[in-house]
Amino acid sequence: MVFCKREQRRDDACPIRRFKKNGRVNVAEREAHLLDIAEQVVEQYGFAGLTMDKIVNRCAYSKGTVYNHFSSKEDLITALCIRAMRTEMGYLNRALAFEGSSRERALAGHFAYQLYARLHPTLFMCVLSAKTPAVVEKTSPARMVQMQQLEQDILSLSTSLMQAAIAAGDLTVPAGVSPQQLMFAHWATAFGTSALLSAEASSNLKELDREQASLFNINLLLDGMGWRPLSGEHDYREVWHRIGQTLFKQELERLNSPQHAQENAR
Amino acid sequence: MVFCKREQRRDDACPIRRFKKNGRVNVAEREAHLLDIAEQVVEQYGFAGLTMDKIVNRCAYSKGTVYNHFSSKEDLITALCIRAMRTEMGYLNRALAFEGSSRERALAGHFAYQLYARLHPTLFMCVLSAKTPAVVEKTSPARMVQMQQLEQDILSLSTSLMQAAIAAGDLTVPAGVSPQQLMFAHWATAFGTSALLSAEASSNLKELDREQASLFNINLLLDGMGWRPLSGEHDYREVWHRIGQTLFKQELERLNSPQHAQENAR
DNA sequence: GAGTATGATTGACGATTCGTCAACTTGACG
DNA sequence: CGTCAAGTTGACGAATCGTCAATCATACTC
Repeated sequence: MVFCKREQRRDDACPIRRFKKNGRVNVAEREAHLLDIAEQVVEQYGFAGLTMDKIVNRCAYSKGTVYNHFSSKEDLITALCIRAMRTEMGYLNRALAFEGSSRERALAGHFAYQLYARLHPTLFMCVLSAKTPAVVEKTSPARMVQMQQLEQDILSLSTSLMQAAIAAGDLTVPAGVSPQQLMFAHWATAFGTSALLSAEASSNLKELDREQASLFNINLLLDGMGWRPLSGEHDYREVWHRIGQTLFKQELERLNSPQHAQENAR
Repeated sequence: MVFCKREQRRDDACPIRRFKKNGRVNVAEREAHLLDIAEQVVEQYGFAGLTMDKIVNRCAYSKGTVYNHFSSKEDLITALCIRAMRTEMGYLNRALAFEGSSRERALAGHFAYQLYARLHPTLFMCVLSAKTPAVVEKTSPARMVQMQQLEQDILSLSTSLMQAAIAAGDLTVPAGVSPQQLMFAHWATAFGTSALLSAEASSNLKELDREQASLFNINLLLDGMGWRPLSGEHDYREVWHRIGQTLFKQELERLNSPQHAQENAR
């Protein structure tokens, strides 16, 4: 209420207009800008304080134009979720570059996922929110399929890691088990772990070593699959650490900097 | 829109009044009744269609009284989440009665969780929603601690299962690993699996054997922990089936009856 | 049994927020 | 310059939220 005077204007409403230049305005670019603003608003006011009016007042466009991009507030949240998943996929792609055994590379994938969840807590919360019925019910069908497509892409990307492991003989799929089944186990573990770590930021996880929880859970899963070398035969904590240092040094520094802690406080 | 005419009244507002009888009205009972109504409304209109006015119109109390119970719509959703967790705990308690090895009993616990998620999809969605920031932010502090307390209770209950396994020598906790860490792995796996199975009802899980997915994921986890007897040494599909037949026969029948399918359609 | 204090209950109401749409603006084209 | 399609606008109606001054039921006092 104290900050951001721009909220108050009502009569001095902004006369700036951005009509199509060079024959056509870049729709995707504008949508990205609107999502930037949405993120800022959430950052500042929380999800409960996210309103379309706040977004309209902060951008150079009118309500009608904003609604031209997003059919409803929930549609916008799903759009944020899609942005989150794109970000996630970016990290995931970088993880693929890690050199090592198949299991180490899988670990790199999970490292990427977990890092993204910690680095962009707001975006990750969008993914959680977008799985909520209240949001799903009001999301436009078009965006819904877009999200499912992207999810599918991420799953394929991860599946390729697993296929490589099978080909290399590090992982054996038991008879009667589909690769989908294995993939789903990965997904469920990664999602469950990150979701709970984010959502239960306070409360019931006080005595948990959050830093290691992801690695621990993933290792249990991979051991359960018999993905060699097993965690008893190899020091995966060292690998986990090395993944961070090799692929995500900058991001980890940002995560540990006091500045980032400040950004995410309150 | 066609159903439930009671929605429309406005002038003929209900004059029924339920003042305290015998000196004191039963607050808890009334709250339960309001939650019943809330569930019905969600069932009928979806989460997006849940409004306080609909609830007020369906009960014998005024808006003010309803708001005396729930400080906001989100507070009510969290209350539904608490109800969901109570239900869950009920199933869990029944699961404890299963006779068998420690791992079989743990499996019974997971069976209970998974069954509850499938049997009460709406309630389970409340749990998902209640982890969402938009809801958390508007939930009353009192109810928040109530939920955390209940969550804690459920965790303790589950931990007792694990402790028994350790005592029996079926499960060995590696050096440097806390029981909390193991418990969290259970929680994350169970939550992740059920949440994705519920939320991705359509879309990206088409080719998955949903029936067996829970058991499969849990078995991977338990094998990873080295919880004996391992799944290679024992037919846990049979056990899974037996758990259902022994402890939850009625519920399973209800789940498979065409009537239930109808209830949950559209 | 009349009077009164207490606390629960009520529903009309102000405030927000959502999403729409008729009117308007712009640039392209003939 | 007139016209047209496409894009933009913001005032507005509708829906919903949450509040609160007035009202009512009960218990208690005298």
